[in-house]
Amino acid sequence: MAERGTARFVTIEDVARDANCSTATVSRALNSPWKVNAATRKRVQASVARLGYRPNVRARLLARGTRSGSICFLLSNRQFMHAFHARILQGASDRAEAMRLQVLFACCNYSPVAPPAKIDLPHILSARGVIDGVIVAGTNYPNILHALDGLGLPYVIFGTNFIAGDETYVSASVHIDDEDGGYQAASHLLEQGHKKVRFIGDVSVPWYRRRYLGYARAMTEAGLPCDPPTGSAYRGEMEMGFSAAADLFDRGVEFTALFVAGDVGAVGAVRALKSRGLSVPEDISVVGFNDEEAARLCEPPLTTVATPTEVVGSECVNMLHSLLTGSEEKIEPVVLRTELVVRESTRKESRNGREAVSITRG
Amino acid sequence: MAERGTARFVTIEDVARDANCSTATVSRALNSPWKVNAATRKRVQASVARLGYRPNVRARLLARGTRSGSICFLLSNRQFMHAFHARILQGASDRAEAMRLQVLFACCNYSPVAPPAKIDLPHILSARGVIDGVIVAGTNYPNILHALDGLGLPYVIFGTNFIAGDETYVSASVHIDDEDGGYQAASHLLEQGHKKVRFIGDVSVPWYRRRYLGYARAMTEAGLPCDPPTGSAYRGEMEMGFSAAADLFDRGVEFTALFVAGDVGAVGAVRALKSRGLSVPEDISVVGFNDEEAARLCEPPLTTVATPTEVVGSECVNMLHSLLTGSEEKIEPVVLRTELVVRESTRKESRNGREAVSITRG
DNA sequence: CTGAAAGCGCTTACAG
DNA sequence: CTGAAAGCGCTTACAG
Repeated sequence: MAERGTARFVTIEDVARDANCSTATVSRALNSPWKVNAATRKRVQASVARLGYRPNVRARLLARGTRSGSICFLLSNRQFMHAFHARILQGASDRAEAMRLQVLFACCNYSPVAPPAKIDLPHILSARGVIDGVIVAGTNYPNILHALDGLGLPYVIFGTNFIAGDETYVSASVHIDDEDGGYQAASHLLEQGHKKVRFIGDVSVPWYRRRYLGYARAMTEAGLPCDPPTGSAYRGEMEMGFSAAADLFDRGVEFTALFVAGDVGAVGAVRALKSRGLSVPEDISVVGFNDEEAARLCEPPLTTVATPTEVVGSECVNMLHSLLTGSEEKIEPVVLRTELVVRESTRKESRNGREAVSITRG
Repeated sequence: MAERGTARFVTIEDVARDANCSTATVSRALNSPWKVNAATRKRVQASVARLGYRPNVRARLLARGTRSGSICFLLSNRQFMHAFHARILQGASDRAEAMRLQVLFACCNYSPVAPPAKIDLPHILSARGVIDGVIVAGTNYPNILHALDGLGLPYVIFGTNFIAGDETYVSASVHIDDEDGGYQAASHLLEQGHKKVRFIGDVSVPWYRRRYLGYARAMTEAGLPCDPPTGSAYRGEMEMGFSAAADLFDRGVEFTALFVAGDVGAVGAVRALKSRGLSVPEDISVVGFNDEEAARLCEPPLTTVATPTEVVGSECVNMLHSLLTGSEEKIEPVVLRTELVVRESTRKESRNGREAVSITRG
């Protein structure tokens, strides 16, 4: 029917006719100009410009039999694309444009226990010749890697949100150094003189667990007791922070600072503290994680650990590219460092433990 | 070199050989099964499964000469993809997957006054045969449409963020009904008994202007004076809300309610009010716009006007699809309605004007 | 219902 | 440096 095809456009033959040479020469003038005589080249270029010729990518790829130049950004198991992944995508997209690669965006949901063959991948991945490789973002499990292997598609995973037994090692992966981030957060608090620092975060989730490990290391190095983590993300991040902080307070636990390993959770914690009559940072210091919008919207603005979100995206593209070109050095996981952003939710602590108690008990 | 081509994969010829028929028959068995005898079809299907044959999309498209099935989601003039556009993309992507379309993501920055030929479009758009059409999201100006016209690419624009003289009418566009949203926000406040309702928003920007118009209409219909808008987005949304609210208060302007036509601005306004010793909603009611994360993080959680963000994305895909298939009815702008979400930043107002004054003046 | 053949628009050895 | 020709892997009139 009224299909808008591409056939009616000007083809390489039109150019050849116009420039008075063969299509082979036109092709060479365009793809390997040094192989053609300057005068002919000029003529071809003029014809190309005059006719407005743009090569048909389909034919070119078919003839070349090479990579398509498109990579897929696959967002898995997300109800909704939060700003965090949006920024990763943005970073990937910018880098890709610079490398003249296209980024295809696709979503996908699957169960952690689904057999690889049963995972419902976007059909774009199973088509041949569309995509060269994929960036596996979102929250993922080992089974999707097997599904991808089955398709023969090279991939790079966003390792931070990859959930697997610790034995699974994927060399083509980009990670955020959560452990060090947790260490930085706790160290900041310790430097401010805090001694009773508690961790809030759901350690059943790997990224929270790593942040906890960093926190624990800092505490231990400082010769301080390292309390167990609290918090469950089951009912959402905000609720996690709120109820964990409220619970700590209500149970009479002593603390002068909180490291809530997620900004939205930290906002919840601040809110809980306020509801108990405490103020931040006067009574309690709070550090968040990620440097999301929530950190800036919070009252007071949150001291937090900024993660290099866009860089995650660009590094994924870089790595996928070396994977595709089979270039020199072997692929190894990239671990990106975080950076502490000091704002207004933390301050020096000079009271001793006893005073801290009386304050926390309100 | 070590280019990972597609040539080594199983082709239609392998299948034909295996199924003992011609490639034409294999093709038919796959694309128009009813045209082939049941027994042969079975045989072909078995071979396809056994060999793991997946058609090469490049060859197929070249042979068919039809659309590629890919559309481009173009994000213009955004430093960073905020959650708002991320959700539009998500909506588009979900709809596209359902329609078996791929969505390519690309960014682009250009000046409103750049001549169309000088706009640096992602090269994917100028390549032939990659993309069938584009969804023009982000903040855009008329010149990009001319650039797109020049490439012969069909497009649908996200009309809400399109900035042009009022004479520019683009039929293939999806809009949010800002005017009605503003009307709903103001009406809600009026129903609560507020009479001194002020508008904050930067009306040099079209979407704020439309929201102001809705507000003004509600005020006028209620026989109330409609004050001029205040606020400049120059230094950011948050700052806009903060300084406009602070200024209103400091100048002694009477008001019991504020409609801040953006959630982040509303958070700023709430903060300004608090800094002047007023509380929300006890002293002043505040309504925001968009129902962003900020609305839920705000203290108190903001009453706001929710915009159908994902639907914008899916409607864009729908419209682009009818554009591409040249289907039946003619394309007309789609206008999406907003919905008031009542939370805790608004409450009944029963004081009279005089009391209101004394309160707002602290 | 099925096959032989032409064609989609390019690229690239292979000869000159 | 340049051209004739084969080929990339499919699809689809055109004859049977």
